[in-house]
Amino acid sequence: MDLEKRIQESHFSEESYRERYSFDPRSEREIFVIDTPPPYPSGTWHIGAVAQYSMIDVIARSQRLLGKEVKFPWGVDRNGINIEFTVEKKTGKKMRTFDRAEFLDICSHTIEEYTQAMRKTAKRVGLSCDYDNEYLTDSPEYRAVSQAIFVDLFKSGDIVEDLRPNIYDPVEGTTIADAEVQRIQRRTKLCHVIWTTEDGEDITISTTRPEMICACGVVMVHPEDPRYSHLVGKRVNLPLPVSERGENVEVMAHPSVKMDFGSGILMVCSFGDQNDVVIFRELGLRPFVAIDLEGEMTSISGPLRGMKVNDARIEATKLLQDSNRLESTEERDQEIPVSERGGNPIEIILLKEWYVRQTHVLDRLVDLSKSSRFIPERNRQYLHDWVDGISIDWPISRRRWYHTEIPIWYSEDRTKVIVPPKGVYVQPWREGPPPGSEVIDRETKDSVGEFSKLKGSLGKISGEEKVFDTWMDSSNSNLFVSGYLNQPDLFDRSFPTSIRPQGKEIVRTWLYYTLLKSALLFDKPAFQNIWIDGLGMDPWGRKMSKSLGNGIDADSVLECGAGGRTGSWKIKGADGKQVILKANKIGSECFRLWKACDAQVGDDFHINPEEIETKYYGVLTKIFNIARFASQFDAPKNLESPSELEIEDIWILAEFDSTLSDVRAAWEDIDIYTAAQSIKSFGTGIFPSHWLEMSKSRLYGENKSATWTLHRIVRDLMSAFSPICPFFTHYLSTTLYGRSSVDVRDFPQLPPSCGVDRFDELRSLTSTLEKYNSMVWKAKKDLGISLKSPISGIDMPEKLTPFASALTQMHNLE
RNA sequence: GGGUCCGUGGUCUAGGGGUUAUGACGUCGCUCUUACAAAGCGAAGAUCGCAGGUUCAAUUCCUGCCGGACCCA
Repeated sequence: MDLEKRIQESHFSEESYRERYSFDPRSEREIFVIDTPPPYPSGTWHIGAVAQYSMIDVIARSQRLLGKEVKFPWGVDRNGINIEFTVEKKTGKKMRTFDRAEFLDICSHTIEEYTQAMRKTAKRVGLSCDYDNEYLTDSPEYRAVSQAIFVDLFKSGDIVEDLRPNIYDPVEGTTIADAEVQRIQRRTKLCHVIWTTEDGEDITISTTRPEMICACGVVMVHPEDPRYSHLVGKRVNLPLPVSERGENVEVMAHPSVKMDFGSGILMVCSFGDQNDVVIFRELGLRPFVAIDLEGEMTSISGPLRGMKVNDARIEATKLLQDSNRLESTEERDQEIPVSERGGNPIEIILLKEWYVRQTHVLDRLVDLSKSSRFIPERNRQYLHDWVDGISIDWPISRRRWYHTEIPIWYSEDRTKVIVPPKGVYVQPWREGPPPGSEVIDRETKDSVGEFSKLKGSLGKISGEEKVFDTWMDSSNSNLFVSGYLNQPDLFDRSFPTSIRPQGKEIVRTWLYYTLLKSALLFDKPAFQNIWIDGLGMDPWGRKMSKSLGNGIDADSVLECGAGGRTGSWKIKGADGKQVILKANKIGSECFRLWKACDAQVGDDFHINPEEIETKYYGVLTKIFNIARFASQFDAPKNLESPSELEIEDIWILAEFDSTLSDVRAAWEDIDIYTAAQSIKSFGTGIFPSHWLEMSKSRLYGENKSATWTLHRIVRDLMSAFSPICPFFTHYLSTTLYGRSSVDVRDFPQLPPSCGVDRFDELRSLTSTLEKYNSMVWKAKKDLGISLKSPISGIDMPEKLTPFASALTQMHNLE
């Protein structure tokens, strides 16, 4: 372990690091750009995410091994509401009580600390990223790209501003997108409220939101409900006082009403929930604004005016009760929508926001995505599921601060807007348009002319205060790392981006929005490959979360064993009891090997440090010992071509050749699991157990054929294995052969002089050979004698005659 | 309620219309054999979720059900 750490430290500090892992855009090699997910620095890094990143590194290293010019960028996503929350919590003050510039300053200082810690962990797990060219999504360079894309889409009409019902988090005071809404279970009170029709008939309507009665636009029943068909077309009176609107509404029939819910009569309010929005739009009803930006009831709610929504609900219930309008109430479980980041119940509010139009391009987007390969293929479904559910445009403006600003200014009469030139980062809330800005007609999107010339005619201009949804930034990551706007030559060669690796939980956000951008901007697919992994779960298959107390810190696993420290984790088990997991040695190499071997990409995986150690530390020890054994024998100077090979050596080379071609195919296919399994089974199975045992006496006798074979295989095995365990193989290959396996840029291939023409013939003997060896071992076991004791009376199959002398030596046959 | 995916020894996992279903961990037994006891070798352990159907043949394909995960209403 300490050895591992020393190797790592020297590895990253060496000048050779840059040479090894930096990216040369002028290279003749095939370019392979990885759209590394820029992690969001938040203090602790989820162990499951770190495991995923280590596999992305395996992809990067394996593509280098195949001779490609790999760009493996290191980016950090720093925009967003998370850091704002952190600062609010630290200072105990809400964002809006700060001066805006001061608040941004505190945010950027705070996030810097987390950024450093994250980079350290990234190095600890061995990510061979280009750290020198780190990008930050809150840097002027990155934000300038986001803003330029906004301007392009605005001019092309794909970004529009409009007054529409929006999902709104009243506590944080900002609009959010569909993708940011989560559902939680909550007990709520269902009120059965008595309403009276114009004829004086009492009817019961069930609702969980009596405070929304003031926003009711229509009451509906199912068209085939015989109980209520006589009501259709009648008007009913609202059971609570309202102002500035009519006091009764019409009853209509609509098939979406659930006859068995409550009384079977439904009140539809403007923006009670998303279904209401659909109905209002469908019926062309005039919406009533019941809740304002502060989450308080508006004047239409009469006596509830000025109350927070929750208080208003209680008050409404009380008022209904007092006027004998409340038939009964019942407690029931309900799923309510809350904002993902703030966890606050959301409201739907009419707001003027900016939107990226998306509904018109969904079919095309799915069509384009067909030319991207999904790994695994079945995870393509996550994208389809999400796209199928999209019915409205994407609202991209947010009323927050630590985000990229919307790059727009308005003329005094609001009929014109000013946009900055490409490549300049602007902050309209505190500065005017820079040189080169352009004036555009707000309606027609036609260019009116240069800002510098029209300045005088625009009156007092004002900058937009709103910012972008962070996904508006992160969905440009592939464009940014492929050189969009900044390196056009590179961009031509490297787009669509070679691979997007990510977790399945952000298909609906990061992946979807990125594909949307490519569809709108270029009408092209964004990626050649889309690698979608599952989530890291606790040892019992549950999500890791703070509330469950089952989280495992990444650093504790990676540092486990270093400096004599052992690891122990207290975790709440499946039955709610504390379980203590212990491990002595894990570290990055063992951790990576575990993830590579233990689960196929795409499935959720269970993380149990104890299991990681018991299952995979032994594999490393085994391979380490093989290398140590090999080091006793001087490596031949010429490992490129053998002089003369004996039959058992040609045999193992045939087996090795087959392993190499499996591994190569797997690396080409971005199939980490198969590559890892092939290497592991050859390296811990047939090679040491059968060939090594068979060849020991020849090796001790300095047999040239056996020595060449041993070293050639160990050397090439290290190369093939280096993507998974880079430090381990780096150390062994450097010690043994003076050249690091992480520097290999051509996948190893055996020379024809290895007896290639006899490979197939010899490989067909493998299973006979294995069975024969097992048989002898079992025979000795049955006799209760040790493996080195002589044994007689064993028949050797005729097929194995060529191996007779080797086998006789190996088993001490008499 | 709708959709998608998944269900293989105690645990995790590979595979896939056709002899005795892959591997690992764990278990049991033996062995300190000049790389390796943090190991090796050997053994036991699965009616491939359940019920039907297609087929000469199903664990694999189809349908239904049960259980789990995720998404959507």
